[in-house]
Amino acid sequence: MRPSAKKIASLLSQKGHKLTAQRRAVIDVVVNSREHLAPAALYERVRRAHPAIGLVTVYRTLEMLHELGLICRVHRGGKSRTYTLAPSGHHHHLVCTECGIVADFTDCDLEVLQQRLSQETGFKIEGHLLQFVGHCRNCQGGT
Amino acid sequence: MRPSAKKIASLLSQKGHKLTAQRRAVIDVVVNSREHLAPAALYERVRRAHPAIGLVTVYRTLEMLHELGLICRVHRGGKSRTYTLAPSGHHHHLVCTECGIVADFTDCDLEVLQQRLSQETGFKIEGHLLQFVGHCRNCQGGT
DNA sequence: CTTATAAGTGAAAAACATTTTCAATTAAGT
DNA sequence: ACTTAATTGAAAATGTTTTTCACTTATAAG
Ligand SMILES: [Zn+2]
Ligand SMILES: [Zn+2]
Ligand SMILES: [Zn+2]
Ligand SMILES: [Zn+2]
Repeated sequence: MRPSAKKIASLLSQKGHKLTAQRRAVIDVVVNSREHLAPAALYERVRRAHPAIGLVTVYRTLEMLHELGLICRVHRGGKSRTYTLAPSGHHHHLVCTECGIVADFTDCDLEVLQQRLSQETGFKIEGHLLQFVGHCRNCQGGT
Repeated sequence: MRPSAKKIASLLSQKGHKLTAQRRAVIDVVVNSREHLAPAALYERVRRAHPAIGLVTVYRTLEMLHELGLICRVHRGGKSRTYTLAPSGHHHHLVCTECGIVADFTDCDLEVLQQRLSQETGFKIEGHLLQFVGHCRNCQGGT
């Protein structure tokens, strides 16, 4: 079950952050969006409810939510990053290179590989990034 | 066996591109570097042999080599992308978040997962990005 | 309900990475 | 040598993210 805006706000507060109107507005938009959104797109949506907010604050709030593990961030080489409400726990992405839509999936089974690489290279592996790219159902026609 | 500068230059030429002194200089640096390098870093190195070259040309040449599949490009969320001579075929990376060093590995076994995702989501999957992050041997002390 | 204050805000500027423009140069074929 | 389309590089444009700093405000203490 997706966390509510109230829940997220309260977690923020518990961590010693102030609950400002701007932060509530950003949280509302994130909670009510299914898609992964770039800061600029989120900014547009947030402004509908809170016209005076600054883009900087959106950036700051998103980073903060991300650091608390409440939302998930995706880097899309070159393009701007996107954020979305974190589904429960570890997951990965499937990105459409045409329209940018992102689908999530949760299983990856990389432990064995990770273990072996760690031994071979001496790296202390702390995480992984797994992402498939391709074309979504809508973008398979033409071009 | 890594391709030689001569080999790369000749491939470039075969594809109908001109063989300029600038391109030769970029190719030389790429061939003689083991690390993944950002355009700016490559630019610095290229300037030692060819002081008058412009950063733009380095960008253009790298993109061109990448499009021909001769070098491999890595996006590092947020930071600048890096390029390196393509080891033969498909491979992945292990990145140190402290110093940025990159190690390559070649096996990933993602076909089964890919097949299943493709069916479940309707995506036509064209590639994947797999990357482990952690700390290399040198960067494991402290912090 | 004040008051104090540390946290938060936002406009503007800075910092970057990358791309575009365009006049001048040059590799390569005839 | 001549021609010409490809290439170059300085500068400007673009686009994203970060920094700065004077001003505002949430929150907690009195
Ligand atoms: Zn699509
Ligand atoms: Zn995973
Ligand atoms: Zn390191
Ligand atoms: Zn692979």
